[in-house]
Amino acid sequence: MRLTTKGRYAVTAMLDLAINHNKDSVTLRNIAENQKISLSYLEQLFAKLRKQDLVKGMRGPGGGYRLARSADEISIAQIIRAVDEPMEFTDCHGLENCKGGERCLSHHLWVQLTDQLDDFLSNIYLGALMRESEQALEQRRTEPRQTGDRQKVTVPMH
Amino acid sequence: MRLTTKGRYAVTAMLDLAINHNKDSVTLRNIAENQKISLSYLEQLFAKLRKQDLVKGMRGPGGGYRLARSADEISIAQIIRAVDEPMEFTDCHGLENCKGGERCLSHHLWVQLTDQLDDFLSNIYLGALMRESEQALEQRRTEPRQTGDRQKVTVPMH
DNA sequence: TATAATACCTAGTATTTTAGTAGGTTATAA
DNA sequence: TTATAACCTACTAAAATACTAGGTATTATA
Ligand code: FES
Ligand code: FES
Repeated sequence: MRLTTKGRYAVTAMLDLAINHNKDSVTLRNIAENQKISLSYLEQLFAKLRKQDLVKGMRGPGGGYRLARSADEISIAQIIRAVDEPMEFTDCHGLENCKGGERCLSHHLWVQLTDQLDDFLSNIYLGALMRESEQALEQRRTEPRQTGDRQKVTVPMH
Repeated sequence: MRLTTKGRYAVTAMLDLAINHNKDSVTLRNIAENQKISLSYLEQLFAKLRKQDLVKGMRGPGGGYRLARSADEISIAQIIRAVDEPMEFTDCHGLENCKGGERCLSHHLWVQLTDQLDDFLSNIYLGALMRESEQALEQRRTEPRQTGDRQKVTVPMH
Protein backbone atom coordinates (compact mmCIF):
# COMPACT_ATOMS: atom_id res chain seq x y z
CA MET A 1 0.00 0.00 0.00
CA ARG A 2 2.58 2.44 -1.12
CA LEU A 3 3.03 4.70 -4.02
CA THR A 4 6.67 4.74 -5.04
CA THR A 5 8.78 7.64 -6.19
CA LYS A 6 8.43 6.37 -9.72
CA GLY A 7 4.78 7.37 -9.90
CA ARG A 8 5.31 10.49 -7.85
CA TYR A 9 8.22 11.66 -9.96
CA ALA A 10 6.29 11.01 -13.13
CA VAL A 11 3.27 13.01 -12.04
CA THR A 12 5.38 15.82 -10.64
CA ALA A 13 7.43 16.04 -13.81
CA MET A 14 4.35 15.98 -16.02
CA LEU A 15 2.88 18.74 -13.90
CA ASP A 16 6.03 20.77 -14.35
CA LEU A 17 5.73 20.22 -18.05
CA ALA A 18 2.08 21.25 -18.08
CA ILE A 19 2.80 24.41 -16.11
CA ASN A 20 5.45 25.39 -18.62
CA HIS A 21 3.33 24.68 -21.66
CA ASN A 22 3.75 28.28 -22.77
CA LYS A 23 7.41 27.63 -23.42
CA ASP A 24 8.12 25.67 -26.57
CA SER A 25 9.66 22.84 -24.64
CA VAL A 26 11.29 22.06 -21.35
CA THR A 27 14.48 20.09 -20.94
CA LEU A 28 14.73 17.22 -18.55
CA ARG A 29 17.72 18.97 -17.06
CA ASN A 30 15.40 21.82 -16.06
CA ILE A 31 12.85 19.52 -14.54
CA ALA A 32 15.53 17.57 -12.73
CA GLU A 33 16.85 20.73 -11.15
CA ASN A 34 13.46 22.29 -10.40
CA GLN A 35 11.97 19.19 -8.89
CA LYS A 36 15.15 17.70 -7.44
CA ILE A 37 14.96 14.48 -9.37
CA SER A 38 17.89 12.50 -10.76
CA LEU A 39 18.27 13.34 -14.45
CA SER A 40 19.11 9.84 -15.55
CA TYR A 41 16.20 8.39 -13.65
CA LEU A 42 13.90 10.97 -15.20
CA GLU A 43 15.09 9.96 -18.64
CA GLN A 44 14.06 6.39 -17.96
CA LEU A 45 10.64 7.49 -16.81
CA PHE A 46 10.19 9.71 -19.84
CA ALA A 47 11.09 6.85 -22.15
CA LYS A 48 7.99 5.13 -20.81
CA LEU A 49 5.84 8.22 -20.97
CA ARG A 50 6.89 8.69 -24.57
CA LYS A 51 6.01 5.13 -25.46
CA GLN A 52 2.51 5.80 -24.17
CA ASP A 53 2.26 8.97 -26.26
CA LEU A 54 1.97 11.20 -23.26
CA VAL A 55 4.99 13.35 -24.12
CA LYS A 56 6.94 14.25 -27.21
CA GLY A 57 10.71 14.69 -27.21
CA MET A 58 12.71 16.94 -29.47
CA ARG A 59 16.43 16.51 -29.77
CA GLY A 60 19.21 18.93 -30.23
CA PRO A 61 19.83 22.40 -28.82
CA GLY A 62 16.61 24.13 -27.93
CA GLY A 63 15.02 20.73 -27.75
CA GLY A 64 13.30 19.17 -24.81
CA TYR A 65 9.91 17.71 -24.01
CA ARG A 66 6.33 18.82 -24.32
CA LEU A 67 3.01 17.19 -23.68
CA ALA A 68 1.85 15.09 -26.60
CA ARG A 69 -1.74 16.11 -25.90
CA SER A 70 -3.69 18.72 -24.03
CA ALA A 71 -3.23 18.60 -20.29
CA ASP A 72 -6.98 18.17 -20.05
CA GLU A 73 -6.73 14.90 -21.92
CA ILE A 74 -4.09 13.32 -19.71
CA SER A 75 -5.31 11.67 -16.55
CA ILE A 76 -3.17 10.86 -13.55
CA ALA A 77 -4.09 7.21 -13.98
CA GLN A 78 -2.54 7.21 -17.44
CA ILE A 79 0.69 8.66 -16.13
CA ILE A 80 1.03 6.21 -13.30
CA ARG A 81 0.21 3.26 -15.49
CA ALA A 82 2.72 4.45 -18.07
CA VAL A 83 5.62 4.20 -15.66
CA ASP A 84 4.63 0.66 -14.70
CA GLU A 85 3.10 1.15 -11.36
CA PRO A 86 0.48 -1.57 -11.28
CA MET A 87 -2.53 0.30 -9.83
CA GLU A 88 -3.79 -3.07 -8.76
CA PHE A 89 -4.49 -4.34 -5.27
CA THR A 90 -5.22 -7.98 -5.89
CA ASP A 91 -2.32 -10.38 -5.66
CA CYS A 92 -3.77 -12.63 -8.33
CA HIS A 93 -4.21 -9.84 -10.90
CA GLY A 94 -7.67 -11.03 -11.70
CA LEU A 95 -6.80 -14.71 -11.93
CA GLU A 96 -8.43 -15.57 -8.59
CA ASN A 97 -5.67 -17.99 -7.74
CA CYS A 98 -3.55 -16.40 -5.06
CA LYS A 99 -4.48 -19.07 -2.52
CA GLY A 100 -2.48 -21.82 -4.16
CA GLY A 101 -4.72 -21.93 -7.23
CA GLU A 102 -7.93 -20.96 -5.50
CA ARG A 103 -9.48 -17.58 -4.92
CA CYS A 104 -8.63 -16.16 -1.52
CA LEU A 105 -11.24 -14.96 0.95
CA SER A 106 -10.52 -11.30 0.47
CA HIS A 107 -10.18 -11.22 -3.29
CA HIS A 108 -13.38 -9.34 -3.87
CA LEU A 109 -12.39 -6.61 -1.46
CA TRP A 110 -9.21 -5.88 -3.37
CA VAL A 111 -11.10 -5.76 -6.63
CA GLN A 112 -13.45 -3.17 -5.16
CA LEU A 113 -10.55 -1.19 -3.82
CA THR A 114 -8.78 -1.27 -7.17
CA ASP A 115 -11.92 -0.02 -8.89
CA GLN A 116 -12.23 2.77 -6.39
CA LEU A 117 -8.68 3.94 -6.87
CA ASP A 118 -8.79 3.61 -10.61
CA ASP A 119 -11.97 5.59 -10.75
CA PHE A 120 -10.45 8.33 -8.67
CA LEU A 121 -7.21 8.70 -10.58
CA SER A 122 -8.85 8.31 -13.97
CA ASN A 123 -10.98 11.34 -13.30
CA ILE A 124 -8.27 13.72 -12.30
CA TYR A 125 -6.60 15.41 -15.22
CA LEU A 126 -3.29 17.13 -15.44
CA GLY A 127 -5.04 20.30 -16.58
CA ALA A 128 -6.97 20.63 -13.34
CA LEU A 129 -3.88 20.10 -11.20
CA MET A 130 -1.99 22.60 -13.31
CA ARG A 131 -4.60 25.31 -12.83
CA GLU A 132 -4.67 24.65 -9.10
CA SER A 133 -0.91 25.01 -8.89
CA GLU A 134 -0.94 28.23 -10.88
CA GLN A 135 -3.70 29.63 -8.72
CA ALA A 136 -1.78 28.77 -5.59
CA LEU A 137 1.29 30.44 -6.99
CA GLU A 138 -0.64 33.54 -8.01
CA GLN A 139 -2.16 33.81 -4.58
CA ARG A 140 1.25 33.55 -2.98
CA ARG A 141 2.41 36.40 -5.21
CA THR A 142 -0.43 38.80 -4.40
CA GLU A 143 -0.62 37.95 -0.71
CA PRO A 144 2.97 37.58 0.35
CA ARG A 145 4.12 36.67 3.85
CA GLN A 146 0.81 35.07 4.68
CA THR A 147 1.86 31.80 6.16
CA GLY A 148 -0.32 28.92 7.17
CA ASP A 149 -2.72 29.52 4.32
CA ARG A 150 -2.86 25.93 3.26
CA GLN A 151 -4.35 26.02 -0.17
CA LYS A 152 -7.84 24.56 -0.27
CA VAL A 153 -8.39 23.15 -3.72
CA THR A 154 -11.06 20.99 -5.15
CA VAL A 155 -10.21 17.69 -6.67
CA PRO A 156 -13.18 16.10 -8.38
CA MET A 157 -14.62 13.15 -6.55
CA HIS A 158 -16.20 10.63 -8.82
CA MET B 1 0.90 1.52 -5.60
CA ARG B 2 0.78 -2.00 -4.37
CA LEU B 3 -0.75 -3.76 -1.49
CA THR B 4 1.64 -6.37 -0.17
CA THR B 5 0.90 -9.86 1.04
CA LYS B 6 1.28 -8.60 4.57
CA GLY B 7 -1.95 -6.66 4.40
CA ARG B 8 -3.68 -9.28 2.31
CA TYR B 9 -2.71 -12.09 4.64
CA ALA B 10 -3.81 -10.10 7.65
CA VAL B 11 -7.25 -9.34 6.24
CA THR B 12 -7.72 -12.86 4.94
CA ALA B 13 -6.73 -14.37 8.27
CA MET B 14 -8.97 -12.02 10.20
CA LEU B 15 -11.81 -12.93 7.91
CA ASP B 16 -11.15 -16.60 8.55
CA LEU B 17 -11.25 -15.86 12.25
CA ALA B 18 -14.49 -13.93 11.92
CA ILE B 19 -16.14 -16.70 9.93
CA ASN B 20 -15.24 -19.22 12.63
CA HIS B 21 -16.40 -17.05 15.50
CA ASN B 22 -18.82 -19.79 16.56
CA LYS B 23 -15.87 -21.95 17.53
CA ASP B 24 -14.22 -20.98 20.78
CA SER B 25 -10.95 -20.26 19.08
CA VAL B 26 -9.03 -20.99 15.94
CA THR B 27 -5.39 -21.99 15.86
CA LEU B 28 -2.95 -20.28 13.57
CA ARG B 29 -2.07 -23.71 12.27
CA ASN B 30 -5.63 -24.04 11.00
CA ILE B 31 -5.59 -20.66 9.34
CA ALA B 32 -2.20 -21.32 7.82
CA GLU B 33 -3.46 -24.53 6.27
CA ASN B 34 -6.84 -23.18 5.18
CA GLN B 35 -5.49 -20.02 3.65
CA LYS B 36 -2.13 -21.36 2.50
CA ILE B 37 -0.10 -18.92 4.51
CA SER B 38 3.24 -19.63 6.18
CA LEU B 39 2.58 -20.31 9.87
CA SER B 40 5.62 -18.48 11.12
CA TYR B 41 4.81 -15.45 9.04
CA LEU B 42 1.25 -15.49 10.32
CA GLU B 43 2.55 -15.53 13.87
CA GLN B 44 4.47 -12.37 13.21
CA LEU B 45 1.41 -10.68 11.77
CA PHE B 46 -0.73 -11.76 14.69
CA ALA B 47 1.79 -10.36 17.13
CA LYS B 48 1.01 -6.98 15.61
CA LEU B 49 -2.72 -7.55 15.50
CA ARG B 50 -2.61 -8.49 19.16
CA LYS B 51 -0.71 -5.35 20.09
CA GLN B 52 -3.51 -3.34 18.49
CA ASP B 53 -6.12 -5.26 20.46
CA LEU B 54 -7.71 -6.71 17.38
CA VAL B 55 -7.26 -10.33 18.42
CA LYS B 56 -6.81 -12.24 21.64
CA GLY B 57 -4.55 -15.24 21.93
CA MET B 58 -4.98 -18.17 24.29
CA ARG B 59 -2.12 -20.56 24.93
CA GLY B 60 -2.03 -24.22 25.56
CA PRO B 61 -3.99 -27.10 24.09
CA GLY B 62 -7.39 -26.00 22.86
CA GLY B 63 -6.03 -22.49 22.67
CA GLY B 64 -5.83 -20.30 19.63
CA TYR B 65 -7.03 -16.89 18.60
CA ARG B 66 -10.31 -15.08 18.55
CA LEU B 67 -11.35 -11.57 17.69
CA ALA B 68 -10.87 -9.18 20.56
CA ARG B 69 -14.01 -7.29 19.55
CA SER B 70 -17.09 -7.77 17.45
CA ALA B 71 -16.40 -8.17 13.75
CA ASP B 72 -18.63 -5.17 13.22
CA GLU B 73 -16.25 -3.02 15.20
CA ILE B 74 -13.12 -3.94 13.28
CA SER B 75 -12.50 -2.04 10.06
CA ILE B 76 -10.21 -3.15 7.28
CA ALA B 77 -8.24 0.05 7.73
CA GLN B 78 -7.46 -0.94 11.33
CA ILE B 79 -6.20 -4.32 10.25
CA ILE B 80 -3.96 -2.98 7.53
CA ARG B 81 -2.57 -0.28 9.73
CA ALA B 82 -1.91 -2.81 12.47
CA VAL B 83 0.45 -4.85 10.32
CA ASP B 84 2.41 -1.73 9.41
CA GLU B 85 1.25 -1.08 5.93
CA PRO B 86 1.47 2.69 5.73
CA MET B 87 -1.85 3.54 3.98
CA GLU B 88 -0.16 6.73 2.94
CA PHE B 89 0.57 7.97 -0.53
CA THR B 90 2.66 11.03 0.17
CA ASP B 91 6.40 10.59 0.25
CA CYS B 92 6.82 13.27 2.89
CA HIS B 93 4.30 11.73 5.30
CA GLY B 94 2.69 15.08 5.84
CA LEU B 95 5.92 16.99 6.29
CA GLU B 96 5.69 18.67 2.87
CA ASN B 97 9.40 18.33 2.34
CA CYS B 98 9.96 15.62 -0.23
CA LYS B 99 11.47 18.03 -2.72
CA GLY B 100 14.67 18.53 -0.79
CA GLY B 101 12.96 20.37 2.06
CA GLU B 102 10.19 21.94 0.01
CA ARG B 103 6.74 20.70 -0.81
CA CYS B 104 6.58 19.00 -4.18
CA LEU B 105 4.14 19.95 -6.90
CA SER B 106 1.96 16.91 -6.50
CA HIS B 107 1.81 16.75 -2.72
CA HIS B 108 -1.80 17.78 -2.49
CA LEU B 109 -2.88 15.10 -4.92
CA TRP B 110 -1.37 12.35 -2.77
CA VAL B 111 -3.04 13.77 0.30
CA GLN B 112 -6.40 13.61 -1.45
CA LEU B 113 -5.71 10.10 -2.62
CA THR B 114 -4.75 9.01 0.87
CA ASP B 115 -7.95 10.47 2.26
CA GLN B 116 -9.93 8.65 -0.37
CA LEU B 117 -8.36 5.31 0.43
CA ASP B 118 -8.57 5.80 4.15
CA ASP B 119 -12.20 6.74 3.89
CA PHE B 120 -12.96 3.64 1.88
CA LEU B 121 -11.16 1.14 4.06
CA SER B 122 -12.29 2.74 7.29
CA ASN B 123 -15.89 2.17 6.35
CA ILE B 124 -15.68 -1.49 5.52
CA TYR B 125 -15.99 -3.73 8.52
CA LEU B 126 -14.98 -7.31 8.96
CA GLY B 127 -18.56 -8.17 9.85
CA ALA B 128 -19.87 -7.14 6.45
CA LEU B 129 -17.20 -9.10 4.59
CA MET B 130 -17.87 -12.09 6.77
CA ARG B 131 -21.59 -12.10 5.99
CA GLU B 132 -20.85 -11.75 2.30
CA SER B 133 -18.53 -14.72 2.39
CA GLU B 134 -21.04 -16.82 4.27
CA GLN B 135 -23.76 -15.87 1.84
CA ALA B 136 -21.56 -16.80 -1.09
CA LEU B 137 -20.80 -20.13 0.52
CA GLU B 138 -24.43 -20.80 1.24
CA GLN B 139 -25.37 -20.03 -2.33
CA ARG B 140 -22.72 -22.38 -3.60
CA ARG B 141 -24.17 -25.10 -1.36
CA THR B 142 -27.77 -24.72 -2.49
CA GLU B 143 -26.95 -24.14 -6.15
CA PRO B 144 -24.15 -26.53 -6.87
CA ARG B 145 -22.34 -26.86 -10.19
CA GLN B 146 -23.44 -23.41 -11.25
CA THR B 147 -20.23 -21.94 -12.56
CA GLY B 148 -19.56 -18.41 -13.66
CA ASP B 149 -21.89 -17.00 -11.06
CA ARG B 150 -19.48 -14.35 -9.90
CA GLN B 151 -20.86 -13.17 -6.61
CA LYS B 152 -22.22 -9.65 -6.78
CA VAL B 153 -21.85 -8.14 -3.38
CA THR B 154 -22.23 -4.64 -2.12
CA VAL B 155 -19.39 -2.94 -0.43
CA PRO B 156 -20.41 0.40 1.04
CA MET B 157 -19.05 3.36 -0.85
CA HIS B 158 -18.52 6.36 1.33
C1' DT C 1 3.24 -34.51 37.21
C1' DA C 2 4.57 -35.32 32.56
C1' DT C 3 3.31 -34.34 27.93
C1' DA C 4 1.80 -32.11 24.10
C1' DA C 5 -0.27 -28.24 22.05
C1' DT C 6 -0.40 -23.85 21.47
C1' DA C 7 0.96 -18.97 21.70
C1' DC C 8 4.80 -16.03 21.79
C1' DC C 9 9.53 -14.20 20.65
C1' DT C 10 14.00 -12.95 18.10
C1' DA C 11 17.36 -13.23 14.77
C1' DG C 12 18.73 -14.27 10.46
C1' DT C 13 18.38 -14.74 5.26
C1' DA C 14 16.85 -15.12 0.46
C1' DT C 15 14.40 -12.73 -2.89
C1' DT C 16 12.50 -9.04 -5.13
C1' DT C 17 11.82 -4.36 -6.04
C1' DT C 18 13.26 0.21 -6.18
C1' DA C 19 16.18 3.89 -7.04
C1' DG C 20 19.93 5.35 -8.90
C1' DT C 21 24.60 5.48 -11.65
C1' DA C 22 27.52 5.06 -15.59
C1' DG C 23 28.58 5.47 -20.01
C1' DG C 24 27.45 5.47 -24.02
C1' DT C 25 24.72 6.85 -29.29
C1' DT C 26 22.05 9.69 -32.12
C1' DA C 27 19.81 13.90 -33.87
C1' DT C 28 19.82 18.75 -34.66
C1' DA C 29 20.08 23.82 -34.06
C1' DA C 30 23.32 27.32 -34.36
C1' DT D 1 31.81 21.71 -36.53
C1' DT D 2 30.26 21.95 -32.06
C1' DA D 3 27.36 21.84 -28.27
C1' DT D 4 23.06 20.40 -26.59
C1' DA D 5 19.73 17.69 -25.92
C1' DA D 6 17.14 13.27 -26.41
C1' DC D 7 17.62 8.43 -26.38
C1' DC D 8 19.44 3.81 -24.95
C1' DT D 9 21.38 -0.21 -22.13
C1' DA D 10 23.58 -2.34 -18.56
C1' DC D 11 24.96 -2.40 -14.13
C1' DT D 12 24.67 -1.60 -8.95
C1' DA D 13 23.35 -0.09 -4.30
C1' DA D 14 19.87 0.03 -1.07
C1' DA D 15 15.69 -1.07 0.82
C1' DA D 16 11.68 -3.69 1.62
C1' DT D 17 9.45 -8.00 1.61
C1' DA D 18 8.60 -12.63 2.54
C1' DC D 19 10.04 -16.22 4.75
C1' DT D 20 12.83 -19.63 7.81
C1' DA D 21 14.90 -21.32 11.97
C1' DG D 22 14.97 -22.16 16.41
C1' DG D 23 13.88 -21.21 20.27
C1' DT D 24 10.75 -20.03 25.31
C1' DA D 25 6.36 -19.70 28.03
C1' DT D 26 1.85 -21.14 29.22
C1' DT D 27 -1.76 -24.35 30.00
C1' DA D 28 -5.20 -28.12 29.30
C1' DT D 29 -5.38 -32.91 29.93
C1' DA D 30 -3.95 -37.71 30.37
S1 FES E 1 -6.34 -11.53 -4.47
FE1 FES E 1 -7.35 -12.58 -6.07
S2 FES E 1 -7.38 -14.58 -5.30
FE2 FES E 1 -6.41 -13.53 -3.69
S1 FES F 1 4.57 14.24 -1.20
FE1 FES F 1 4.51 15.74 0.34
S2 FES F 1 5.99 17.13 -0.35
FE2 FES F 1 6.04 15.66 -1.93
